[in-house]
Amino acid sequence: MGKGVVLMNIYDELVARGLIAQVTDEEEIKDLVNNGKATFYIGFDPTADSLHVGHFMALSLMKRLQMAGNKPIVLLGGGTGLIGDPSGRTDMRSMLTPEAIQYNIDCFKKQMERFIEFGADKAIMVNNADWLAKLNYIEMLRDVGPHFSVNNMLRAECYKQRMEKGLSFLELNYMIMQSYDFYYLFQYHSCNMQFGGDDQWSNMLGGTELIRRKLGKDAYAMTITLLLNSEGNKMGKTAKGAVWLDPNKTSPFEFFQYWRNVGDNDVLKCIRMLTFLPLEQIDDMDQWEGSQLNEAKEILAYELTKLVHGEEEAQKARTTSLALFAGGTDDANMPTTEIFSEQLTDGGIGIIDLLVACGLSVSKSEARRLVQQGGVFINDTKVASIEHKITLEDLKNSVKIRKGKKTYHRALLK
RNA sequence: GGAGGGGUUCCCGAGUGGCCAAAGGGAGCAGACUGUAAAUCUGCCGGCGACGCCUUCGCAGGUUCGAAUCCUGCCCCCUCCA
Repeated sequence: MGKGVVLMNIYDELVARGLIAQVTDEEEIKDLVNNGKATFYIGFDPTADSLHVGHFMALSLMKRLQMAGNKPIVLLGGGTGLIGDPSGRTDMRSMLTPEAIQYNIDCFKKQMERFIEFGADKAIMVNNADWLAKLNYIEMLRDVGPHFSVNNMLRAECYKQRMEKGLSFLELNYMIMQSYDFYYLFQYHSCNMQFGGDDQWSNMLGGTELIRRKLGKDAYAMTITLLLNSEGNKMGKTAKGAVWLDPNKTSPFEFFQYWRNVGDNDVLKCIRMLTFLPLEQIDDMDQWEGSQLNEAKEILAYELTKLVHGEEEAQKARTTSLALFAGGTDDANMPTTEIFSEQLTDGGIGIIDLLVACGLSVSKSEARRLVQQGGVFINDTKVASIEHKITLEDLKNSVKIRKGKKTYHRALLK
């Protein structure tokens, strides 16, 4: 990463990037992390079949620390996933079946291997189901139960939102399970630190506390800042859901576009927190204003797409983006839907059906509205009527559909 | 277990027999403006073969010409008492 610039220690770099939210003991953590003495873990609960941006941040942190000589442990929550973390939520998570959890874990593993180097002296991956699932209820209660104050637990920030809507005993136990994980890893994997999103703070403190009470030893915790936009909403979410790292769920092009479209006020923060660009370079961009920020957005989008999907995909996404929005010519990589000849009637397909077939509209009503409001273009020509038909010939060459200002799609005959 | 309150369209939240596909806000979508930004303004915002029809107000039944609104049973949540 650094190009012969002054080498900053990792802790200071994390601070400079705005990544650190809370730490239990700054001096001690600095010492461990800067000198490659940390063996740290980050937990990932398998709540979906793909990682998302929040996970990406955690993995990036892991990578940064790994590059600084520390040893990462990826903890997959095969056990905690069965319970469901209530932190910061207003409603209960839907309970996942063990099968779904296993499937999600497999998906996570594949994606993680692209970011983190696993191996004997590198990073290791563990699954907390391996020890949590075996626990005996009575033994467990007697073992760790006395060390948790329910009074304190209920006061924890992460449960605040749930005190009004209701918190089940199942979920209350999540903190104990996570604490137990840390306690376990501390003993069996010499894990002395836990990192995680800031919403995990209380859960993490539970672990350090348990280790101190049970073993009389110190362990440390550090949280990373949650990525919020200037309005205070979590980034990496769209109306349709999360921005996924799985290219089948969020294509590299869509992924690129998401970052290309962040608000002015959020670009630099994102570059600083999410990319591996040297801080000096980022500081220069800090002066940019107005439309110049578009350049920063392109850098952000390119860098992130490269990290997540590889250089080739990043370039393709950028080329397509430039073609679509900045007068370039190669728009080959826009999302494409193949139309089957069975879908044609009278040698063509109606614009309404086409919009639905391409997933640009969820219903025909919506598609009609789009056309009526003048928001649909075929090959850069506004569609004037909901009766408009796209002919077989057009489809053979493929047609470019534009919905609104920013959504492009291609349709061609299979 | 007892007493009270509550479950409404993506979210919040009005509605307590017909004027309700259901106020208002938010989110979202489209249009104008612009820099593929923000803010602002305008329109849309259950579905469909669409001046009509169908599905929706926790679930299942019932009363009624007619129910989100009334009755019965069930499920879930909150508060207080145990």
